[in-house]
Amino acid sequence: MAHAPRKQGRQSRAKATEAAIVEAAARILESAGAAGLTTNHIAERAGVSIGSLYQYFPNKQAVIAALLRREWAAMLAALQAVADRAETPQARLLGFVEVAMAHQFARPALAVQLEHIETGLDLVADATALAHEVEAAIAEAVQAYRPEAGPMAARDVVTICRALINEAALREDIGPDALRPRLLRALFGYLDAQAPVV
Amino acid sequence: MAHAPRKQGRQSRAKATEAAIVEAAARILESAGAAGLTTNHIAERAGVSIGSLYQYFPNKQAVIAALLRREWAAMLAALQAVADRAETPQARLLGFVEVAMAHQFARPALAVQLEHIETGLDLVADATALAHEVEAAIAEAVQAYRPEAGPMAARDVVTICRALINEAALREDIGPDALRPRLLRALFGYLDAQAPVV
DNA sequence: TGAAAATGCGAGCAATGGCTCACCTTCTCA
DNA sequence: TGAGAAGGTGAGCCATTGCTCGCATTTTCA
Repeated sequence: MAHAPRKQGRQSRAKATEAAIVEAAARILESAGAAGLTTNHIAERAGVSIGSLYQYFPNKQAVIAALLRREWAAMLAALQAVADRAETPQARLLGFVEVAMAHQFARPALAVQLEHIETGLDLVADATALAHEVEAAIAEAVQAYRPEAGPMAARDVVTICRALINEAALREDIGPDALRPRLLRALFGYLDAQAPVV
Repeated sequence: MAHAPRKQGRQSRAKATEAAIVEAAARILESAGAAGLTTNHIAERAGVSIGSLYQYFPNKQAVIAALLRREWAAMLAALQAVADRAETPQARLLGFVEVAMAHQFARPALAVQLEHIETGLDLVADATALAHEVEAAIAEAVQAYRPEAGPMAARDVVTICRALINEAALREDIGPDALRPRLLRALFGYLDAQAPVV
């Protein structure tokens, strides 16, 4: 029988429990990877019984979706804060790069695991929407910097930056300061190249 | 009890069975992803019993390792063929780009799945060695093109190209010809940028 | 040609993981 | 203050998965 997952908790306990479950999932992903992410394990780490877990989430996927939502929302908020403050297109791009680096270096293992999970999962519409908003914000910034850039340029820029940041965040010997020049080189190397923008 | 996996098969049947198992694993990865890659499923798809599978491979990981070995070896051979023919450093780099695109577009889903698996697995030394050889060949080509490039440059170039090719190979509407200009823009944008090579 | 070696088989075991259900505890508010 | 609602519990079901073991079939070669 399918669960009717408990409605939005009215008591503050409920919110705390739900958040604890999501955070437990995050911590397990960091320490044990996707393979160790079992519902029993999540509940245990959250200091909660499995029964409780299934009162807040209809299934395991929903827990992951909630975590993705949390992360994307944080990222989006940070991007928007920067976008509001930036005065030139270039400043905005630079700000975005800082946001992306900060996000990834804050919890590198988590970010990487989530990215892996994301590509192998049919996401809940809700979480996908946030991801799309993030991409749209970046695409807009790229467009502002290089008005003649095609739609592929933004995707490429995201792909390139994401890959470089991921790679760096996983090596403990490389911090944001060591990464920044290489990242900017790749980013503006692509955007400012002589060849016509694709 | 641990298996003593059967020695190198002497009969040609043996070779065929082993190859069938590895190829079955590849096909399952393509169609169902890592989640569908079970030993029972592999055996069934290979037209072989699980018993046979475990006579050639001590465990599931070994099957994956064999597949990785197969793919890395093919890639390395292709790279070396190009390197032997190329007359200038730039030609070598361009050739490498073609090899990488060809490899990825040949079996896009497989390449992506293997990459995911690779980052979450302690590889058998044997397979890692091949991967390192591939990286070394690329690093050498980068060094030849840009002698003043630091050790990070090669890594960055690999990271960038891999990410762009991956991304493109997964979208059905983008072929090698649509990708090539963007890829070259990113590659030489990075390598030829004004800023000092990192 | 026949026996030993090589190869192949598949039921089924032990472990694991997602999830349910019947029940208990804490909170709220008339 | 007490009854119902909200929140919490955990043994255990069922399906799946990695893998073993005893045995059958095929190949090789003296």
